[in-house]
Amino acid sequence: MNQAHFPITAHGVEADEPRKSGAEAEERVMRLINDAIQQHRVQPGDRLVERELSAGAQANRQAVRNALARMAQAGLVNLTPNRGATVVQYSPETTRQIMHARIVNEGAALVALAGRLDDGGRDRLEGILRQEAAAYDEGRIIEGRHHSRAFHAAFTELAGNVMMSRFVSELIACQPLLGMRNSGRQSSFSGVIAHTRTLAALLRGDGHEAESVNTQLLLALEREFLRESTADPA
Amino acid sequence: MNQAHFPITAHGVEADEPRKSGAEAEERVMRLINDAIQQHRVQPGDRLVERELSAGAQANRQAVRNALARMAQAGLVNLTPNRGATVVQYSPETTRQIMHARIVNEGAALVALAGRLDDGGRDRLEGILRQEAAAYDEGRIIEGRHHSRAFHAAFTELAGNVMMSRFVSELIACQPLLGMRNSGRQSSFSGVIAHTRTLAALLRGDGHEAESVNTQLLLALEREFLRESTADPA
DNA sequence: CGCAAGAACATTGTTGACAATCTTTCGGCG
DNA sequence: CGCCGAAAGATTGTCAACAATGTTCTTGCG
Repeated sequence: MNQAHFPITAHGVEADEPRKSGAEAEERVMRLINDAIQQHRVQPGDRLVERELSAGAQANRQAVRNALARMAQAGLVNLTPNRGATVVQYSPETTRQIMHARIVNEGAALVALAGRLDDGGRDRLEGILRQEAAAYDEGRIIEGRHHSRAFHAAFTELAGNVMMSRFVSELIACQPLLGMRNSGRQSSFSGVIAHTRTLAALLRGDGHEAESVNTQLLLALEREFLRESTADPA
Repeated sequence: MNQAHFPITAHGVEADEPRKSGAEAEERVMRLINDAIQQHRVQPGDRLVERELSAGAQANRQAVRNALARMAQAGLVNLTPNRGATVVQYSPETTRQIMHARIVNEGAALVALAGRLDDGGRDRLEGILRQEAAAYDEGRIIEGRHHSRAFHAAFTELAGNVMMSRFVSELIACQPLLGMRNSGRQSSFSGVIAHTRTLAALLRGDGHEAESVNTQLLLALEREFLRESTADPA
């Protein structure tokens, strides 16, 4: 696979930061990799070399190692002994499984949340939705996607089940790796309309409608991902 | 909390094994802790000292560290900076959340599995169920519980969704920590009857009946856990 | 020219020592 | 007698050197 001539170097980073270690450095490494994935600067299959990450995130190698272990457990990275870490490459079947897991758990969250969404929660969801719509309107697709994921993560978290929230967050985190074969053209798929309908149903207290809308959205997303991965231009 | 005068030492272990490192040692450490939890040799809140685990599992300290990190991410262990690891202590609310997450995901697995359970899967579930029933009949409660968890893990795995299977496995893994306040008396709660009905419904292709039975079982288990944790004899 | 064996290189895995932090103990003071 | 504070001890966190493994390049042979 791709050899990782690393585009992973912080772009506008200030010179010689104190190279802090510990949990902070771990977070930095994970952010570095996640950002690189979301901005399509690394592709599934690319190797993630410890030394490069260490330099790129101003972190100790041990911190890099810990971060990679965590991301491997979260399913974002493939870690094979003595051969290091690579970005995972999801098969169509795994794509379907991820989306089904999301349908089930996000659906349960929406049903649980309907009717007991307080003002704070409503404001939060409306805020994210507004940012998402604005980003898509102005053509900032990647940022729009980010807000879209935040919307799903937010209503799941608001439902109050910590376990399911963590799980869904993990599933959402691997979304940038699902639709990735279309190197050139950016699919302009947007969930703004569905999100608006979901939020309206939530406020109305109609959990099943919210779940249904969300399920349809996720199924459409799944079709999009699978279409992208079969129509490989290379 | 309890100070961990460690009962964590392998009982019938042979002298001076080569103290292997790496993934193998990590597995050993996790087994050591899991066994200690399941056999009630450590309680929620107990500290897990790296040096003791290192000695008990014939493992390097780094391996212990990695194992603890993984178990922390899985939610079995609480890891606070500079103060080490403790066995997690679930609140009643978290107990409810865990059981609800299991209800949702195991239910989805049962619905997906119904009707397309092949002979191999049926044999596997029947085998586990037989072992479970035998263990309870002969009064080996802890082993019975083990097989019971294996049953839930097995039908979830057979459903074929790797993500949901991993998640449910994690949830099941923290079950020994839920019903734990009743130091002395062992609750003889058994899921054998419910499991039998679940399996029958599966073979019949009636996924919703299987889901319903399983949900009722998990709710009963939840009540059992909550009853145990409120009725504290100390 | 193709291919295989081996050396040179690159990368990951492991180990032990040291530093930072927390906990306990002991002594002094009010 | 109780309490505050400092030292001693225990435990975790960090680091860099070393070992083991994998990869690539070169070289010699068929």
